[in-house]
Amino acid sequence: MLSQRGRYALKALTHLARAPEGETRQVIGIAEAENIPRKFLEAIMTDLRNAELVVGTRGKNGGYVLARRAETIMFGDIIRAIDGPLAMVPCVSKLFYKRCDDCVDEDACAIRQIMASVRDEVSAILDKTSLAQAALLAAS
Amino acid sequence: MLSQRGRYALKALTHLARAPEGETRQVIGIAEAENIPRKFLEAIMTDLRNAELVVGTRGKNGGYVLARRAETIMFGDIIRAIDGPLAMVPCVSKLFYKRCDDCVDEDACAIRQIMASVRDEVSAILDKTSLAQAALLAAS
DNA sequence: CTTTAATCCTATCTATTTAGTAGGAATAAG
DNA sequence: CTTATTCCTACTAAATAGATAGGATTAAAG
Repeated sequence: MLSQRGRYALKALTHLARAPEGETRQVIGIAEAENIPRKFLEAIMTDLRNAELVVGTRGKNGGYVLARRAETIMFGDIIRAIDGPLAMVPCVSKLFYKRCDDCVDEDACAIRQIMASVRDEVSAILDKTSLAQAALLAAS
Repeated sequence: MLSQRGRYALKALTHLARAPEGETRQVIGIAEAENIPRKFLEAIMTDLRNAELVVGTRGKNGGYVLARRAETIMFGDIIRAIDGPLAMVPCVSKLFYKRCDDCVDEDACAIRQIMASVRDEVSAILDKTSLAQAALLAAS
């Protein structure tokens, strides 16, 4: 399961993706619209900024904008930034690869082979679905 | 990601699935073969017994056997028993459904629609892959 | 009936992660 | 100078993860 943070991040970013390109949105507005605790969302936006998915500007009339065009920000990017690997086991993750410490023979591991195919299917969806597509899907 | 428990459970059960049908295997043997801490594996086997995936018999020459034929025990069953839902968000889980408490309109939620397709793909693999298939895949 | 080998049960421990909250500093517009 | 925003630091409480310890229970075999 995604963490609450991850789910909130997706919601906040789809919210941003629905704003006219380049227009800033404030945390408080997003928080209210999406039912996210304000201070918590602030923390999440910081993570998203560090992940370079979002750009924040301070001061009056400040707020957040997507760091790139919504077409180029994929669900996979967001989830990885907040919750880590898409893969169910570390040894099949492409971007967070780590050998299982109890592993005897990685190539002979049945679980690994099955989990690799899961990872591929998940990635086929999440790395090909952009915020732009999500923004069109339905108006929340 | 799966928890360590979940991964160990899969390993232990594939190990059992490779034993001749009906033959018991002891925790200590599995633990050594699969590099799992013995006491921890004991606790996991208890979970699997409670989930009725495995039957334990006590006393000398005791041990564990699969509760059903390996063809009928799916990866999805095991993961759900140990780690919970396959779905990435509670509101698309079929067996653990729960509405997101911050949700405004479930049907209009873009994230939900995308995550539903992920869930379907994951389930298409994990609920169709049995221990029997895994046991054949490779000898660990 | 005693030994031995196994599961089973209860309890405990430590570290990490999760889901926040609090309070204020920095910045920028008007 | 006021106001509205992000940004930064720190803190907390609860749950989860990943075990470990010690012994009770059961059953086979001698």
